[in-house]
Amino acid sequence: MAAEDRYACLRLENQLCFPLYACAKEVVRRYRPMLDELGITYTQYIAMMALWEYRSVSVKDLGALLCLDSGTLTPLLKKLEEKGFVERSRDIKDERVLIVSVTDAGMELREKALSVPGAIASCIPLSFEDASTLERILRSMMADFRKDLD
Amino acid sequence: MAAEDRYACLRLENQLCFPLYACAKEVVRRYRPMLDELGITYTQYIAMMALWEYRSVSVKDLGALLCLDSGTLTPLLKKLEEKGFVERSRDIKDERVLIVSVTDAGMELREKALSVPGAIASCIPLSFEDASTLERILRSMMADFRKDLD
DNA sequence: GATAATTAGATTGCATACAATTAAATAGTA
DNA sequence: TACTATTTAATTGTATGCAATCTAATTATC
Repeated sequence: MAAEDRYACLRLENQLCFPLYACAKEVVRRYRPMLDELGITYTQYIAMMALWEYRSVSVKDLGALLCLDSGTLTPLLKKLEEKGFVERSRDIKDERVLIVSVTDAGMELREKALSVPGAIASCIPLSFEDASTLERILRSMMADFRKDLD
Repeated sequence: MAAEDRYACLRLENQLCFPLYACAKEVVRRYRPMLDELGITYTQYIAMMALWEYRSVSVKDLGALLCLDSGTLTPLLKKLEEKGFVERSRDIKDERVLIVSVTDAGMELREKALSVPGAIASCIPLSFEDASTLERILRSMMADFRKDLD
């Protein structure tokens, strides 16, 4: 009590952002063994998710989808290309744009990935109710963050 | 509809972990300008929080508090030492243990940091209610994660 | 007391993250 | 058309993160 209370807002246990930061890292860590079997990392996995869905996306659009910039995406996409899961080529209509497309091998990876979501769900300790509350809150945060960009 | 539904679980918009990952990064990004004024990064900030509270902690205990391993902490603590905010010394009773202690300059930094939590709260789009629900869920996840370590 | 097992940090290697800068291509405008 | 501004990736530099490995110190066991 007393004087020390002035610093209560700086205690780890009173932070909201710290558990957010720590949980996010722990979840990514739990993906690792499953994704190791696919030969990709978590960041590469979400990039593949976008590509499985859209097949062909520009680096810019991919960055907007994944909230990642070119400094992260450029080397990551080169690695996915080396592994044979994506192809990179310039847009003929606008040479500034680099189009990333999923390859056949990339689409085959999707089959192997089908078991990942279920496996992850079973090792993340959340009730159905909390999981959906969490998702609602985080998605609304993300939407507001995107608004801030104007 | 139809056949494509098989892959619904692999769509970005059906993920819970992705918004968790993206929100955590965005929040850290929003800390940056404020922490720049203190001359530290977010990870260094949470390390200082632990030190402001406990004054003196072993690297092992700090790792447990922050959910970080020595591969991350060793270089980070050396940077904090270079900046003059902490001191590192071996435990006399057990030379394997490295004790990290906050310096006077480190304690002075606490004063400057007092404004950070309020500033962050105002740029994170959450109602009071959602913030407390989010914190409850994330803390219960963290507690369960720690249990898994036995 | 010598040896084996364990523990605590440090180191290494790889993969992000991201701000800031650069380079190339395109669009806008006088 | 020439020139400027904007846009898109790539590059550079700094700071994590973390698995795996290594080293030194301590503990346990014989």
